[in-house]
Amino acid sequence: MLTLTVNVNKEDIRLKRVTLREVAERASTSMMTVSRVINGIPGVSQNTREKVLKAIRELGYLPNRDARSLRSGKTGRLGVLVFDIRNPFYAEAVGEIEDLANDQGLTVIVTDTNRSHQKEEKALRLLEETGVDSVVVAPEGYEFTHLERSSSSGQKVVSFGVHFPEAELDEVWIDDHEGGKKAGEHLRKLGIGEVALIMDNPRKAATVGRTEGFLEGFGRADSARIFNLSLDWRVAYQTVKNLETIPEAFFCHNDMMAIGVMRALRERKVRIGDDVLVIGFDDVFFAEAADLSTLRIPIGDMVHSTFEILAGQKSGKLRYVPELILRGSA
Amino acid sequence: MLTLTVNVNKEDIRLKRVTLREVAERASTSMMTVSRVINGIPGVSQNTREKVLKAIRELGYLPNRDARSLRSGKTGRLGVLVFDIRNPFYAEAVGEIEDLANDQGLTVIVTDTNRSHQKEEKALRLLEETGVDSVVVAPEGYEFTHLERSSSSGQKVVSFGVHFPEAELDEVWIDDHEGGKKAGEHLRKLGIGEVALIMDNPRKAATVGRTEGFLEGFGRADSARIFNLSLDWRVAYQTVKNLETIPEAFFCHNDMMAIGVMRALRERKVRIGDDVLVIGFDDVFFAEAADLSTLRIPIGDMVHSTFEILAGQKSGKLRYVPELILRGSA
DNA sequence: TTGTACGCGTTATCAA
DNA sequence: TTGATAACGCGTACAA
Repeated sequence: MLTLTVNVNKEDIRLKRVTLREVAERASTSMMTVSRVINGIPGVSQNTREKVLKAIRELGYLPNRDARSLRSGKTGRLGVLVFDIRNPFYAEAVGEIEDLANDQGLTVIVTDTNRSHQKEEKALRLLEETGVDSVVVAPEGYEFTHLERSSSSGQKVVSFGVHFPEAELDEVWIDDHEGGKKAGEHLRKLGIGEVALIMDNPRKAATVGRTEGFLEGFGRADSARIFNLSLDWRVAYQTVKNLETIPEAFFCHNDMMAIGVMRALRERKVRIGDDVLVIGFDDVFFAEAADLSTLRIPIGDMVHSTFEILAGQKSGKLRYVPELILRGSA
Repeated sequence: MLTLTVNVNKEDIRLKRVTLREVAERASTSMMTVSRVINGIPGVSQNTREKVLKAIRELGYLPNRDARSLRSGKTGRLGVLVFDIRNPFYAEAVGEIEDLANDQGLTVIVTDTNRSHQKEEKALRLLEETGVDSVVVAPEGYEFTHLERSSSSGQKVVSFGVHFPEAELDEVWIDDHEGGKKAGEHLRKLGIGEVALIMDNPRKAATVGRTEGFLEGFGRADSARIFNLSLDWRVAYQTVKNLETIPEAFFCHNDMMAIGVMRALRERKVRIGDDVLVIGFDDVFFAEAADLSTLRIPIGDMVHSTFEILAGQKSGKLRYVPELILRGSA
């Protein structure tokens, strides 16, 4: 028969975390004094401060954030809702947000709303229940009543990317119209005759902005074929595969769709940047790798502004204009 | 002179959220009964249950998760640490994790450790302080003492992707050796003579596994040039740009680097899939768009297993073997 | 079937 | 400079 000897000492069986009370006991002082030391509140003698710090170190004390939140009303959490985490544009935004948030000791709760409006609403509600100091939402972009409701119910909300002129919301938005216009003007100057627009859902403000902006810059709306597809590079790919005649240029709603378009064009043996031009939108990291001309969105600056809004240093609707980045594809 | 009349009624000035107590008062019952209704605990008459639900609806009551966590010890939060959120492989993993977590009503706290080991340690500690029921970490991959420490201090930890044979940790890991071997065998069968390996830091287990596996499958280690670069497609791009002679094939540590390699090759006017073959690793979404052969990692299955481990249905080290996906590039 | 009272770990108030 | 005490909102014994 086998006998097991298990060495269980106090350290091993500790299930609960060290609390303020225990630190206070060890430092032979009160909880309040320990709390003061932790939060850097003045009015503690150098002597006791050191005793407390020593006890904290020895016990490996970590403050309980839930208790702190419950008491103070501040959560130290930032909620982030993104439309599609798999799209590198949003992944980049999340990365930037994290950088700044971590600098401030904020915990970031990320939710991918998965291109679903319904999930966006649900996630926003869950975030309210969870409790966050503020929420940054990169929304789907044609409905905003849920954002206004949340905002007016006391939740600090910043909309990221989309422009809702009528909404009473702080925004850091992208001027899609200007972006589209830049693309249109560029192609017009190159003397392009016929063009195809590979766009997203026409209900969305971004789609309308990019489309109308492009047509304004391009000039000849009648020689533009407009395709409103779902936001999926595969669909864009198939659409171009099936095209009877290939236009002289493509303007795509985002870089992912542009990549799909380029693949289809390559398979159809037309030379990109030569026989046919392609322009994307976003300037995600692989646009450069793919030599794709595109409209760069200054994500870093936008995130920076977002945090200024959250800090109360700015408010209102902050506009950012995309920059046309020319590469081999156009 | 302008006079503003502001309509401020009770609803408008409410700063604090509705509490259990208020619901109880409204339903003229006790907090306990309300709590029972919310948590679906039996022993409440149909009559009072309905009164309570009505009050909840009317007041728009949301339970306070912090108070609940404080009291119950369960946080309802899942921590996720990823090595590089900008890499679509990890973005995809985060997306999958979110899907499953949201189904269970879990809140996901995501941290991008930004390819920094130091940040990985720091973030893990912050997560412990924040309080999470469990944490899934896709680690950098050559140090794991911080994971073991966290795990042995009572935190439920699952390592995602990397294999630490000696670590006392639950893992869902990728068999890099087998993956590399498949790539090597494929190129050997195609009669490839000279090959270049565009790899990550050789200190990492993944790098060692992929490299050695490849060489085993390929056979002729002496005709393989190995480049250990930083994990950045630009560096891979530049490396191939500067190559004096171009080998017959490239095996790349991941798809992002493969994209950089392909771009360099295209600029050097060699035909991919013809003059030179390229194989990546991960099968991120744009690998298909780029017609890149690669080793597919079954992220969905892996995430599924991860949740089974978290639920206590499985434990130990779960191995996943990458699948060779052949496309135009090889 | 329902209610009372206490405690989770912290911070705010006030008194010493 | 310090400490006792009372909340924050909820769940759990236990009593009714």
